[in-house]
Amino acid sequence: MPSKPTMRDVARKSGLSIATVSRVINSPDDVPAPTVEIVNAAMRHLNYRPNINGRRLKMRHTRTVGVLVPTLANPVFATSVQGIEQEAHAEGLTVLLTSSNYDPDREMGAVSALLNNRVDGLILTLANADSNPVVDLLLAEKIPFVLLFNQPYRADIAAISVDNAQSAYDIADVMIKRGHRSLAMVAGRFESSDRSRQRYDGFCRALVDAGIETPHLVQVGFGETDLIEPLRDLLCGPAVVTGLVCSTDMLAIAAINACRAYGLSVPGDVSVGGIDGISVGGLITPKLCSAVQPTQEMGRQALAFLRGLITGQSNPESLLLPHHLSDGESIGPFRRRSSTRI
Amino acid sequence: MPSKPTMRDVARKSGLSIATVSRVINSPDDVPAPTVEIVNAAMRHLNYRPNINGRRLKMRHTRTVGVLVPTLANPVFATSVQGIEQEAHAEGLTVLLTSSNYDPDREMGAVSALLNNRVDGLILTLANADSNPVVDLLLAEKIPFVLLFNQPYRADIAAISVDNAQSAYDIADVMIKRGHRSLAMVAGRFESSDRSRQRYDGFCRALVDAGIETPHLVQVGFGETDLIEPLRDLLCGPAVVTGLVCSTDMLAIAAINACRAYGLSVPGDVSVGGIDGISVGGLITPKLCSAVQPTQEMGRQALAFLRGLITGQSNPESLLLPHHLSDGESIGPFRRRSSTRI
DNA sequence: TTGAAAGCGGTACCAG
DNA sequence: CTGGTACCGCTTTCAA
Repeated sequence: MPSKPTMRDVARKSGLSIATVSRVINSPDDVPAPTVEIVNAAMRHLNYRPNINGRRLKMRHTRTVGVLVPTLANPVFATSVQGIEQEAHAEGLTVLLTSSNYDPDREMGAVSALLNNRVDGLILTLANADSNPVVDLLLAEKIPFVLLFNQPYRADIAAISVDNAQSAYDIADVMIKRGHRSLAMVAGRFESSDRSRQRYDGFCRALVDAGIETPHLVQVGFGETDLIEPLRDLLCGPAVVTGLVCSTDMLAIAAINACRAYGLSVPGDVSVGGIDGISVGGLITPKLCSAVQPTQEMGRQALAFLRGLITGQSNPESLLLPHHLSDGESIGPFRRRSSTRI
Repeated sequence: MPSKPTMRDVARKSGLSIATVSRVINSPDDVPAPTVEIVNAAMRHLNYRPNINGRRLKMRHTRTVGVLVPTLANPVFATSVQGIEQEAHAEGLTVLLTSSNYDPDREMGAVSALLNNRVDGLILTLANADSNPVVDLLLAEKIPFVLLFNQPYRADIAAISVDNAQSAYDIADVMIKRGHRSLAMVAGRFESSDRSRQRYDGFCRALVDAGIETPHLVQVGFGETDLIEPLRDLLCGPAVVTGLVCSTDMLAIAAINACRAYGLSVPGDVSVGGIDGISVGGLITPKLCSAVQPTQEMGRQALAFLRGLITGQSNPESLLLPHHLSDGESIGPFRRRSSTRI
C-alpha cells in the first residue's frame, strides 16, 4: 500500500532533485522548459498532489483565512460567507469556517482553533465587538482581522457594516410617518448581538424625535422560530401595538407568522418591518421595510479588505456602508381590528 | 521580533524535553500531575499555541473535512453546512469550505484543492453525481466522501438525500388532486443539478399517472432572481397554466414574484409549489406545498456518516431520508382570471 | 541550471 | 517517567 506520492517520489521518477521539482511547481519560469516537462510528466504518472501542509509549515503564511459567523442558518450570514468564499476562491485562498451559534463563550474557542491553524487573517461577526477578549487577543497577537456586521466603538479596528442604529431609525421613522404611534421592537438578545442593541438604540431615537414616549421592547433568542408567546402581550395584551420593528429579517418573518396566528393580517392590522434585507436572490425578505445592503457583496469586501491588511497595504479602519430602505410597499396604512383575542 | 513560540520554547522554559511537552498536550494522563502543571505554566507564560500544521504533517490524518456546495446563497445548502459545522465542532474537526457556484467545471478544482489539504473526508453536493470525474477520482484514491442531496445511481457510494423524484411526484399529485390539469415545472438547469432532472422526472410521472399529456417545462439558471420573462408564455401566453411546481424553494419564491408582477394572486389565480423546504427558522418557505426534510439535520447526518466511513466503521451506502409535504395550506382551489395580459 | 542540506513544528519510537 | 532523535513533505539558501 504505497502512501501518497511525495516530491521525493517525483524527483526520483524524473531523475532530478526535489529542489528542482519544487522549482517546477513554484516558479516554472526559472527552469528550462524541457526540464519542466520531464517533471510534469513524472507528476502526472504518479498522480502527484502537493501536500499543502508541508508548505504551510515551512512558509511564513498559510494562504488561509478563518471565518466566524453566528450561524449559517441565517441567510444574512450565509450569504456573506458566500461572498467571502467567492473572493477567496478568486485569490486562491482557503477558507476555514466556524460558527459560534450566537454564543459569546464559543467565540474564543473557535478563534483559538483558527489561530492554531495559523490562518493569515480572520473575518468575524461577534456577539459583541466592544471589550471583547477575542478582539483583544487578536490585537495583541497582531493578527489581521476584520469584523463584519459589527460596529465597534474603537475606530482603529477594521469593520464593515451598515449603520445599525441609523437603519433602525430610518425604518421606525417611515412607520411613524405613516401614522404609527404605538410601536414595538422585537430584538435579538442584546447579549448575543450588539447589532441588536444598536438597532434598538436607533429605534428609540426615532421614537423620541417623534415625541413618542414608550418604546416597547421584546428580546427573543435568535433562531426563535415561534414568537406567539413572546408577542402575546404586544399583539393582544393591554399595551396593544400597531407596528413591529424587528432587528432582523428572520425575526420579522417569525413575527409575521405570530401575527397571523393571532388572526392579524400583515400589513393591515399590524405592520412589520425587518432590518437586514435578506438578499438571497433578493426575494426572501417580506418586502415590508428593510434596511438593505447586499450581504454577499459585504462578504467580498470584507475579504478584499482583509487581504489589504494582511499584505500591509491598508490599515484597520471602519467602513460604514450606505444602507437603503427597500420599497416598504406595504407598510401601511394601519387599521387594527378592535379586539383580537386568542 | 520573536516568532511564535514552539514546543522547543516551552521545553526550554520548563526545563523539560519537547517529548514531555508533547505528552502533556496529547496524553496528560501519562505524565505526573506536577510535571503537567510545570509545562502548562510554561505554555501559559509563553502564550504557546500548538501549530496544527506540524501535527498534520506528521500524522496520517488531519482531522479536517472538506465541504463543497453549489452556493451558500441558497439557504438549503447554507443550513446543511451549518449542520455539518455543528457536528464538526462537536467532533473537534475543522471544516474547509468551498463552493462551485453550480458550475460543474469548478467542482474538480475545488475538490483538488481540498485533497491538497489532505482532508480526511469530503461532503459534496455535486451538479451531477453520475459519471462524474470527481466521484471517480475520489473512488480511485479511496478518499471517504458522502454526497448530500445527490442521488447517484450507484448504490455503493454514500449519499444522503430525500427521494427527489418521489417528492416532486407527491407535490404534483397533490396539485392534481386539487383540480389542476395544466401544470408546468420550473426547474433549475439540468446540467447544473441532477436533482432538478430527477424532480422533473417525478413531476412527469405524476402527470402521466393522472392522464395528463403535456408537462410544461421551463429551465432556468439558479440564482435567477427575475422569472418574469422566462414565465411569460406560461403565465399569459397561449399555453396557459394554472399551477407551477418549482424544483427549489428559491425558484418558487422567484416564481411567485413573477406571478404577482403579472397581476396574478398566488394562490388563487395560480398555485406554486416549491420542492426543498427551506427550513431556515421553518418559516421562509411560502408554505404552499413543499417536500421538506430539515436540511440542518441532513448536514449533521452527513458528517456523522462520513465519520463512520473515515474510521472504517461503516460502509458507503445511500441513505434515502423520508420527506414529507408541508401542509400545503393554500394550494388551491384554482380560480384563474380569464385574461391576464401585461 | 541543478543539488545537498537545513529546517518549519510536531509525533512517537526507543533508550535510559 | 523522561529525553534523544528520526522523520512528515516542502521551501530555500548556498555551492557546485
